[in-house]
Amino acid sequence: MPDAPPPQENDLLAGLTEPQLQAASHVDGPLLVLAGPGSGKTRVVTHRIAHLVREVGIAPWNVLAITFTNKAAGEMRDRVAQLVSERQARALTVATFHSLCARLLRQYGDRLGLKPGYSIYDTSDQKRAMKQCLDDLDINPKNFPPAAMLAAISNAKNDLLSASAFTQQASNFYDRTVAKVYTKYEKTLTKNDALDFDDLLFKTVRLMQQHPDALEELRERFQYVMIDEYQDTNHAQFMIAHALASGHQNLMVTGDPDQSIYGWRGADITNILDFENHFGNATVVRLEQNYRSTPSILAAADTLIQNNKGRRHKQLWTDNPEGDPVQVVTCGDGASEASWVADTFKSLNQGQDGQPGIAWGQMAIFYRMNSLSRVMEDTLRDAGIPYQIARGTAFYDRKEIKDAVAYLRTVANPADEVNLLRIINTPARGISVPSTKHLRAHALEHNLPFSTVLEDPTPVAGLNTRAHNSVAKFAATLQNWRGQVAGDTSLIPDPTLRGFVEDVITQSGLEAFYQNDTSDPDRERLANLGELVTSAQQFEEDMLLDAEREQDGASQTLSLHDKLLGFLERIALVADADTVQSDQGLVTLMTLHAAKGLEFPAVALIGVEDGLLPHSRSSESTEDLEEERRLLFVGITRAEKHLYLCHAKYRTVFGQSGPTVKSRFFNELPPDHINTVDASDDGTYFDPDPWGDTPSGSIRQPDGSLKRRRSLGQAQRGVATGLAADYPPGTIVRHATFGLGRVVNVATTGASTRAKICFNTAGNKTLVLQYARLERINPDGTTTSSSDTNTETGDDIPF
DNA sequence: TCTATAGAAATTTTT
DNA sequence: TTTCTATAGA
Repeated sequence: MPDAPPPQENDLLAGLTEPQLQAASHVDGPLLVLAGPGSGKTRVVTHRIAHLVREVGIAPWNVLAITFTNKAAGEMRDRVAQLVSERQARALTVATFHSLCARLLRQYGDRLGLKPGYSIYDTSDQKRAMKQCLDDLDINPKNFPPAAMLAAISNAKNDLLSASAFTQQASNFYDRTVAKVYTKYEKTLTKNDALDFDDLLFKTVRLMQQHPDALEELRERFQYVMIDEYQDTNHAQFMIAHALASGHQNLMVTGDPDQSIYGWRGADITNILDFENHFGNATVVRLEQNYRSTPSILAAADTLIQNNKGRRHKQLWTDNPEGDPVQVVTCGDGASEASWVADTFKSLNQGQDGQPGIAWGQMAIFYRMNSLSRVMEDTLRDAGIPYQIARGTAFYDRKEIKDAVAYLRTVANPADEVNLLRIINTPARGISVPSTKHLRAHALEHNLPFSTVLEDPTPVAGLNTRAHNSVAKFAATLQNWRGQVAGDTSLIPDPTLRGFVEDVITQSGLEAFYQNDTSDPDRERLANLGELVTSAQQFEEDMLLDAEREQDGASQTLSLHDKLLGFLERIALVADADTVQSDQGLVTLMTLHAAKGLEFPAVALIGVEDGLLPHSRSSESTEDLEEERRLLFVGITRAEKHLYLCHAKYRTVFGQSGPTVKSRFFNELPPDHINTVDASDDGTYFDPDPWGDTPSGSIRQPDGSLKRRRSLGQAQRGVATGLAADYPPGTIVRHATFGLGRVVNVATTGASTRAKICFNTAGNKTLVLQYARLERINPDGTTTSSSDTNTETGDDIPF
């Protein structure tokens, strides 16, 4: 039961409402805080930490707080620092699940046979490893796409199903193949001393299960555990939380079931819903008063989310003054939608009727898909509006950066074949694909690590002199770098991470290559590599600063090895939201997923259309649809004062333009709080039935001609039904590029349904139905798109 | 052995 | 529109 706050605590807990106070002053035992949007949840958590440290006398290093992003972790630490001393705040452990696990596995990994220099594989590393596995197993990636294999494996890992456990329960052909692939993939990662994202969690659970002494140490260390955004934890994270709390039971979780938006990633909403069952003696606090949004915005969110079945009722309310109604904006197309938002933000920025303007940094634009940011970006740039895009990985996804990082990884982890193979001939140094095959074959045959073979390529059969020399030279370069990292100061007296990264970029030949790259006249890629050097330097400075603070001034020198591992870990675990800078005076563009936990005075949501929100790939099952609704709920509730929900009548997606259907969620908003704006200019379009599902599919061109087009909504809705049944053999179809053809057969292999079609002009083609955008030709000669028969979702009612 | 080119396929959300 | 893959040519 919560302690009544002693009078002297008033300064710390003053200003908290009754329920906030109850949560913030709670000391021992399990605590569930069900926090509606904008209900002061972060305040409660930070004040509780401060209360524990300052008033209860808990040592800060005994406190563990888990947040959803690294940025949120940093902010939480900063906010606690304002309530306790800077030094105490430093001693707290505030991290994401993934970075906490990465750290624990460096510390305890030897118990699982894991070296401290292990690699963390991102999605593209995983894909490379997977392609290698499929190749080794002689499995056709057309039938078993790497991405689908990885998704299945990821799901298994999130449920803590090992490869052998998965194999045991695999019952059909497909699952048995996945099991084979999973087993091979695990073998590959182990051989490479590599973990994927899911492994970070999975291996930590394993560590706790198999090494009670380690778990005991961790329990001793983390006596007070807090987990934010608990509604988005998966089973593995649940197990970690419970393992840590199973002794002392001091587990505080905060979250909102209505904001669970990561179900597709394995998040299990029942973790939060069943918290009281897991802990019979749990204290439950509800934070339902909203301090963020106007009543209209809150009403919109609340009315919308009521449409989700099987959720706990929550009474959201606010004392905030009435503001403008929520604006539902109809635009002509994506470009005009973007300019409407830009114009509106401009006038908000200038301020109207004597009202002060809103700073650019107080405005945000959200979308369901990253690809929607492009038009918006161009428009903002042209309009001279400063903006930033939250895409943490974008920088590190660049080819030149990936290459440079692959060099660093190869240095840190000699076993990492995936990264080694990436750069063994990048830039070209005369080690061809056949040559690497010979090297690999030799390694396999003599059961040697690939890196050992590189160092002595003489006995490898099939290598010509040139390849042999190149390999030897390359191996020597690698050796030299590893020597530097291992601390051989005879090589470099005072090694900095910055200097090392620079050396690698130069000595690898990357610098020279991009210096002379004719396809990049502006030397942009070279500049990016420079940017990587800068970020290494930045990281180094931060790390030294942290170390100094921890050591209380006594500057302890960090080894290049530690700095390199830290840098690589940071690169691997950046989140999109991590790159958002506040107070930079920039309009923020981000996906709805990245927007979680943030708030802005003015918010515009673009692309609120069926097929985009809800997304076509997520509108099949009720669960998926409800998650899409929660996604919109999250978006709406980020807004404080001004909210614009925009959709366009026509949208260009992947270079194909077509009419759209406005989001069905518009029907679920409260009319009283909505103001509709028609900002579309219909002049150029022939638009017989803009909102119905009539498949006119025709667009009047500017020159007056009619052009037949497939709508985005139609094409994607067609996906929803069992397509195989819609295309029996013999069906005549039209393909955008191949023209007319006859369906020979349809088969579902692996994850996709493919149709073999004999085209009149293009011959036989096998196409994935899901993407082929086929048009079916009816026996009477009329053209019908596949979705016309799909009445299930064709009942759009004009808003 | 490497590179240029053309053609075809693939498009959610992310640690 | 972008990205990957296959293939031919240097």
